Amino acid sequence: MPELPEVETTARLIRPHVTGRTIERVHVSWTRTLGGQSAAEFRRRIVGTRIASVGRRAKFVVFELRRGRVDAGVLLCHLRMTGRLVVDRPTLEPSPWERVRLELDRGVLRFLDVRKFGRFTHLHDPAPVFDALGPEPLGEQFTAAWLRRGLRTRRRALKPLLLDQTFLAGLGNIYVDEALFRAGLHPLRRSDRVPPAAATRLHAAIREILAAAIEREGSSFDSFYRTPEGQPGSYQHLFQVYGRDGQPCRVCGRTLKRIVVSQRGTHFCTRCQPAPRPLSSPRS
DNA sequence: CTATGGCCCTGGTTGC
DNA sequence: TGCAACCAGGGCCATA
Repeated sequence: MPELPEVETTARLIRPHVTGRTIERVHVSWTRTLGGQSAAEFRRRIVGTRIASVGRRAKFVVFELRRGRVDAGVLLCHLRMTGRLVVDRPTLEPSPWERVRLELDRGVLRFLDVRKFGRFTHLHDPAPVFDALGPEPLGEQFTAAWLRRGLRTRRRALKPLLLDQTFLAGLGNIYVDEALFRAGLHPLRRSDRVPPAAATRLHAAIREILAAAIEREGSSFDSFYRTPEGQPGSYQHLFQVYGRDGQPCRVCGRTLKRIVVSQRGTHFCTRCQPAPRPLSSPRS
């Protein structure tokens, strides 16, 4: 599923094709993709605007729009599970999964989404959305000290906490599992019981894994995520735990386990990531 | 503050 | 072989 590295890759690869382009026509074939707005209103807001920049915040691809010199708000695209942004390729046959199509003064930007969970919305001002998100894991605000304090001042299991976009923005199921493995921390470990040294390891693990995944243009292990160029990423070859349950740990050899945490498949090594002592444990 | 569970969706997998 | 049931999962919302 697209997480920070996949979204970053998407933004980088479409940027040169759409920056500076003007939106001339808009086709919407699945209205709910617009997140509650009508196609007519969506069209009214963005037709005639120019795409001034393409960036990323958390798992959003962010298009800044201008009408002439005047700020015209932003388009926010969230890929969720199966969304893809694709720039025009002459060979690209019309996809049955196209939900929104922006026809530009040169080229076409398509939003494809098999499962229809993705969103492509226009906001006059994204500040309320962005302000509700935690810091960027690759940004300056995300320091080891910040994470140590963040863990200490909350009492949640590590995995759901790291998945919480209001705590830290951009991680998803895959990279959380990989980061916890690298840091040697069990996904159910309570955040306020993580020793400072381990929190520091987790901070490094998160940044290293995300940076490495961006270098490889993300992960593609099923038929869903592809770069806008149609190519798969390659970080899946470096997975240590995600999807490897039943196979041996690459570090210690023990068979990797899969459990469900917060309704999500969770992969870890019982030796490298020792279980926390549950409070309810009858004896200890 | 934290946890749980339903909901949205559809293609692929599983079970009989 | 055929078909129905089941599953995955990010974010959001209601409930406890």
